[in-house]
Amino acid sequence: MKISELSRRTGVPVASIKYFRRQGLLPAGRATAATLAEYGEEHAERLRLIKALTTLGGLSIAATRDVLGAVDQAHSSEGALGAISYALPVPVAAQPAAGPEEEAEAEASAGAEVAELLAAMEWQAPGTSPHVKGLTSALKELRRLDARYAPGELASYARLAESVARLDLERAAGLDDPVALAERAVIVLAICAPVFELLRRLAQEDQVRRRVADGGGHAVAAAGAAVAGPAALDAEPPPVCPGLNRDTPA
Amino acid sequence: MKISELSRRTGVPVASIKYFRRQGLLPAGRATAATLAEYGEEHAERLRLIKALTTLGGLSIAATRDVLGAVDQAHSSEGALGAISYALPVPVAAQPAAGPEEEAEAEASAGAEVAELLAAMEWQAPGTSPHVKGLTSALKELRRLDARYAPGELASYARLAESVARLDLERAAGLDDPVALAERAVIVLAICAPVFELLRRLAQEDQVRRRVADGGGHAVAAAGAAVAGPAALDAEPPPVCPGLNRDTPA
DNA sequence: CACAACAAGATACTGCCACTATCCAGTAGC
DNA sequence: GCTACTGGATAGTGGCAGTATCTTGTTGTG
Repeated sequence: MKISELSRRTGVPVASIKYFRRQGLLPAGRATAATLAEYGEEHAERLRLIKALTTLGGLSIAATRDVLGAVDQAHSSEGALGAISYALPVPVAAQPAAGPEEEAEAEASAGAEVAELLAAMEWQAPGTSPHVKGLTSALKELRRLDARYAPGELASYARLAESVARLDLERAAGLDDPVALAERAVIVLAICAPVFELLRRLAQEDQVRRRVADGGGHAVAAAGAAVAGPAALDAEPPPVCPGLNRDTPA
Repeated sequence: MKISELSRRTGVPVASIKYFRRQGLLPAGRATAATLAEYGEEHAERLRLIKALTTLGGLSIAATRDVLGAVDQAHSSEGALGAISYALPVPVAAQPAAGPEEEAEAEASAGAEVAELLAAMEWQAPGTSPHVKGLTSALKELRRLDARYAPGELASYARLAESVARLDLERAAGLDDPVALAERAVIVLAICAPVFELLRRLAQEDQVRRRVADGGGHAVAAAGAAVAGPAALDAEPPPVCPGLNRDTPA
C-alpha cells in the first residue's frame, strides 16, 4: 500500500509517518521507483506499536527507538526480554545533592537498603542494572523527603511485585515465536504497567470510600471524604494554590 | 531566610524558585519591604516536594500545581486524599479512532469489561472517575493491539493491586494531622508508584534469569538470555533499527 | 551619606521535543 | 502532456521548563 493508505488505515498523519521513519522507528517501505514505495501490513502493525508506546506508555521518541531496537534484536540474536527491560526508561532521575558529604551517606545507606532487599527476596540482579540504580536513587529521595519505608514495608511490596511479575511472565509464556514474544513483552512491560497503576488507584479509591462509609473520626477517612461525597467532582475546579497569581490567567 | 539562602539550602536555582512562584506552586515569602521577602522552613519543604513530584513522579508543572492545590485543600476542607488521587495524572491518553463504528464497539466492550471487573472485585467507583476512564481506554488500546487480557487475568492483577492498595493505606494510617497526611499521600501516590514499578521489573529480571538458568529451549528463557550472560551489558550499544538513517547521526 | 551588593518582580529569551508544512523532483495513469 | 500524488529533504511551529536580563528598591558598611 502507499503511504496515504497507511496513514488512512492507522490514523497517523503522513507527515508523522515520515517523521517516524526519519527517526528510525519505522523501516522504509520497499521502493518500487525513485519516488514510490510500497508499505505492508507490518508497517501498520509497527505504527500501532509506536503510537501505543508513545501515548499509553508515555515513552519519548528516543526511548521508543531504543525499545524497538531491542525488539528487532529478537529477530537475530537470542536475547530480547532483557534488552527490552533495560531499554524501557526508569521513572526516576537523580537529584542534585544538597551537600556532598550527606549525599554520600544517603547513597551508601540507600544502597545498603537495596542490597538487603535483594538478599531477603533472593533476587539476583547486577549492581549495574538500571532498576537497581533507580531503586537506590528513589529510596535516597524518599529519605530526603523524610518518608522512607518502615522496616519490612519495602519487602511486603516486593513480595507483591514478585506475584505481579509471575503473572507477567505467565502472560508471555505460550508464545514461541521470538518476534511475537518480543512485541508481547513490550506491551506487557510498557503498557500494562500503567494498567496496574490504574487498578491500584481504583483499589485505593474503593478502600478510602469504605473507610469513610464506616464512619468518620479517623484521619484517613476524614481526609478521603471528598472522594465519597458529591464534593469529589466539585473539588476539581479550584485547585489553585491560594493567594497566587499565575503567568497564565484563566 | 532570603531567597538566595533558600536556593542554597535546597539546591534549586533562584530563577527556578521565582518560576515556581509565578506558576503558583510555591507561596510567596512574607514581604518585609517592597523588594524584600522572608522565606521559612515550609518553603524549603515545599520546594523539596515540588522537585520530588516533577523529577521522581515525572509530573508536569501543571499537574504539580493541581496536586499541590489538592494538598492545600487539606488545610481548609475535610477531604484531600480523593482530590489528590484525582489530580494525579492518569498515564493513559485517548487515541484517535481509526474508524467510527468499530471505535464505538471497542469503547462499549472495554467499558463492559471494566464494569465487570468492578462488580467482581466489589469495588465502588463512579463512572466519572478518571481511573475508570483511563482503564477503559487502556483496555481499548490493548484490544487494538490484539493483546487483550485473557479472561480472569485482569482480575488476578486486580487482587494484587488491592493488596498493594491496602499496604498504601496502612502507610498513611497513624498520621492524624491532615496536612501531614496529605503530603504523605502525595508521596505515596506519586513517588511510590515508580518504586513499585521498579520492584516489579526487578522481580521480572530475576525470574527471567532463573528460567534461563534452568536450561534453555523455552522461548521465554531463550529470549531473556541476554540479561543473564555478559551480553546483557553489550546489548545496550546497538539498539538502532537496522538499515535506517536518522536525523541525528552519531 | 555614598555606594557596592543584593532582593523582588516583570519580561524576554533559550533549548528541547514532537510534530507539521513547504518545497522539490519524479512517477502513475488517464 | 497534464494533473494528482509520491518520497525525501529541510525548515518552521507550538508547547514546555526553565534561564537571563532589566528595573526598581533596600541593606548595611565605610
